[in-house]
Amino acid sequence: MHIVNKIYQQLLSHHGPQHWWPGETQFEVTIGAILAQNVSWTNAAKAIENLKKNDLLQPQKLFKKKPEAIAPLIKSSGYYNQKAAAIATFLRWFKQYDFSFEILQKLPTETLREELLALLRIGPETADSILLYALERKIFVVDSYTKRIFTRLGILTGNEDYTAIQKMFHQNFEGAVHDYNEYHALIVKHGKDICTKKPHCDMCCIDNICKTV
DNA sequence: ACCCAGGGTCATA
DNA sequence: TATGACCATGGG
Repeated sequence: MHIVNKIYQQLLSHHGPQHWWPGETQFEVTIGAILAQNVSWTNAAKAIENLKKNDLLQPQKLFKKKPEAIAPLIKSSGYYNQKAAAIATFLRWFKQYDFSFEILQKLPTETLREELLALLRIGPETADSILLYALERKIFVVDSYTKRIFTRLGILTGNEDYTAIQKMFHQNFEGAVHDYNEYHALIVKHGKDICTKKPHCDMCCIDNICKTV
């Protein structure tokens, strides 16, 4: 049994299920993944609510809007010009699949991942968030919390890139899609509450290993 | 006033 | 390949 499985269990018992992603539809989750880039979830959520309020949280309707029209609606999420362009680019791609998640589901995960990564401002974390949380593929989402927590635990050196970290989890974590979902959410929760950016880690719940690092 | 938040891209050395 | 600059709002 690899250590990453044990850590998952400990995070789960300490923090409880996080129930991500809070989106009501696959499209909402996908747009949320873009809007949440490097910004607090509350800021992203406001932008989503604003789109919903304007009845634009549907691919066919949002596709008709120019980026300049989308930008002011998502102001609260920050980087609104870039994110508006990213959304427009995604929709242009999604149109090829008839704006249908049913059709997307027929494609293999690797194909989807490559196509998402080719889109404007969809990097590895956003692509993997869409794959896991919107399309329910068994993909581990790596983020800065993952790197910090597992480096402090001594499981990573801190020099690994995104791909190497993801590979480590894919090779060792024995969980179903639901567990991949919870694991990432639990890491975010743990990174915000306990294993914070500050160079100490009070009241650590993971084997008491990262107490003082 | 500063730091941080569910990143990605591009120019430079 | 590895930093640094830039994008930008809102809460602590």
